[in-house]
Amino acid sequence: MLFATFAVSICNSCYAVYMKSVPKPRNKAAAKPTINDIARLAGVSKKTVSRVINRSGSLHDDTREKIEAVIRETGYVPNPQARALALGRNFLIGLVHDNPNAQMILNMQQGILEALRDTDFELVVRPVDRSSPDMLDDVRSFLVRQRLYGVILLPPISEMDALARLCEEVNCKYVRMGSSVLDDPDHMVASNDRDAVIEATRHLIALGHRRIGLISGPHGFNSAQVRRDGFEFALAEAGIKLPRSLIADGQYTFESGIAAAESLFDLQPRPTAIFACNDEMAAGVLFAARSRGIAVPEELSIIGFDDTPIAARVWPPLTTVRWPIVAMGRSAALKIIGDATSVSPEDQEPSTFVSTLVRRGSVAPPMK
Amino acid sequence: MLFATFAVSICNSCYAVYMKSVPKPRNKAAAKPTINDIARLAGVSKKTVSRVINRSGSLHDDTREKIEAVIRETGYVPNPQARALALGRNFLIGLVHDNPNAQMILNMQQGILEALRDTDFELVVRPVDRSSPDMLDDVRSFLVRQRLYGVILLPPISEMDALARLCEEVNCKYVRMGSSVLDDPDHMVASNDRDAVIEATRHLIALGHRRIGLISGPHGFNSAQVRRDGFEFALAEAGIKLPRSLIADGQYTFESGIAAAESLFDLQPRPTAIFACNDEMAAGVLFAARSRGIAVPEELSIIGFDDTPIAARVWPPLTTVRWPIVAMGRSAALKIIGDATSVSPEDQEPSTFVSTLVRRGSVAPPMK
DNA sequence: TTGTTATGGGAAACCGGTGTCATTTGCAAG
DNA sequence: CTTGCAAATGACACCGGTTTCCCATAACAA
Repeated sequence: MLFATFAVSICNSCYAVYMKSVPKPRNKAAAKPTINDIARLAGVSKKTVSRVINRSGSLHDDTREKIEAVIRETGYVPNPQARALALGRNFLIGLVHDNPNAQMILNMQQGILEALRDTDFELVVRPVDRSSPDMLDDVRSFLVRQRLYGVILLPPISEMDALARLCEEVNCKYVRMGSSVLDDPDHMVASNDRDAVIEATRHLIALGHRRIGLISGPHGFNSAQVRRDGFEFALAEAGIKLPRSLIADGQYTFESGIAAAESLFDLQPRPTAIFACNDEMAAGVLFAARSRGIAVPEELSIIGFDDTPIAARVWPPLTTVRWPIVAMGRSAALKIIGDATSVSPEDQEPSTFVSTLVRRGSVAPPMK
Repeated sequence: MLFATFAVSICNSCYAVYMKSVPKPRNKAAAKPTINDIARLAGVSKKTVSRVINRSGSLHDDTREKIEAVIRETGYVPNPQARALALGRNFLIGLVHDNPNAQMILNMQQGILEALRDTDFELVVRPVDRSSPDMLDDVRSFLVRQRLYGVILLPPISEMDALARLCEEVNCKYVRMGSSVLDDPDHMVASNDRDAVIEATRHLIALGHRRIGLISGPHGFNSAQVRRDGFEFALAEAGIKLPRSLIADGQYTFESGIAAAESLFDLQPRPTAIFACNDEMAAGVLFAARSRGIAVPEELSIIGFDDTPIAARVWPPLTTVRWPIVAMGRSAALKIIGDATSVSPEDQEPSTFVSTLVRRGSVAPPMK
């Protein structure tokens, strides 16, 4: 109740000044042709023009061609606002995220926008605060008010089932990005993190490492769990025991990586290699090693995850796991707008992508 | 005849697919109250409700209060699509950029979104390709079609006057972000890069450096020019000659930083310090120094610019110049929506922000 | 008391599309 | 030559606001 009042009052103040500040929209200067103009020029009704635009109903070829010619000549483009009003659905795709890695968000945006290019869709970004109790209401009003066509949920909040339910409830298409299979392929795009982690861990083992530390992601994150599982599986597979002390908790942040590394460095004997569940933390490990004078990779091998730009910019450059974020973003967008653009919905966009190990300079065999 | 029939049947099948794929918009499930509902409940006409919402016209206090009460009870929120149609102007802010630093874009988005939070505005992102001849047309159709309320231009394309003219032409508010004073304060938000560079250079000089290399930004970039100017000014001020060989061209990328550093390292004698015009290139210098075995900061001091996350994550962490991107983004957004939200437009948002030197570990006095 | 303004408030058109439904047209079968 | 049926098309209401214009009422001056 209170919340509603607040919202309304805010809106009112917006509207108020809007009136006094915004120039009159009645601007005949750049008069764009409307559907009525096209109808008149083509000698048909607006509805018929609408049919051409939407490829709906059935029309005579002659009629269609004539109307298409007029549209081409006049450079007519349908008014998105009017369509949004009539359809009760906007041509906007929302990107909802909760402040994970900046580079990841931007790469994702890039992929989504590649898919949206040359369509009528636009991308609207919406960062939210997972820890806020109003988060769900916030997203709900975002979806409902803007009548979003669809929404893409980024990890880690993509793992919240409540959000998916919310989308279904308000009849908004959605795709959840994630690092594992969450549900049906229509609503998810994921990568095979587990396999990639197994590959990375095997790589360390093959080089002779036996005391390998893990810096995990925060509890409750699906991606953190999956990566940890892969790590433990690979060790078990090789018959290597993993004492609890070799697992340090991280928060996916650079600082938490430093702290976790410090705790691992205090062990006797020290691990000869560390797998960090993302690059930020791996960079923290490297940073901590430097400040302790531990040589990398001679005395310590490090593997990260994500292949963010920082992985290639530190010294030595980090061996890490790359997942195709841009391609995944593109796929997610196509899953949402696919119906509206493709003629053959049979061509399903892929739902799972392959992560690969990128070998750089932060890994070497352990010293004798 | 047969052919025609065939063609039509093909088309029809397309239509059929289209029809079945787009969900019917008629969804009464989440029926939001409309202005008509409010009018009926309050026993007045739509127009009177509209007057309350817009605070336009004059109306009796009793009437207003009754309507406001109904609005509060029902939680009514005006439909943005209908308003956009009627007003001929959307409540969307565009962010147009051309692939500069990812972190910068994201920080900018953060600042803008902070300003847009709790307003009716949404942020729509639009990356463009500066090198494409269609760029201007692309932006134009973006602005016109979506009837954007306003647009924020990020550097480097914010330096293009043609874009600003375009915005004026299509009657779209705009703010140009930049590193120098471009034009009137209503349409720009900038930082005092030159002063900051001078401060940074003085810092090196004060420590005793005399052979200081510069890695410039790409030609044609205002920011690159301004930073170089500041650097040269500080040297001249101290009576230090700057041979052309100490200036290496960079492209604001990590790789170009490495290449430029290599060329500077080949000089005899080697510079004892390098100022790189952004952090990416400074990270490249550090990377190149490591691979040559040059100790930083003992044998080489490095200063970067931007204070992106990477500056704090490499070893040693980079001394750099921080400009308040988030605050600048917020200010830019407020400049655009300010009229619509603030009751006192006299409170001008600041147009220039102060960049400051952040001292970290990559700078030391030169060796004897 | 009457004429003249202000002022609050409503009816209807409009913004530019889309949905529903009825109507016309074309063509094959009866 | 109808009849029948499907394709092709149009008339019109509608989406949810805003604007224009006009009226009714109350306040004020003469």
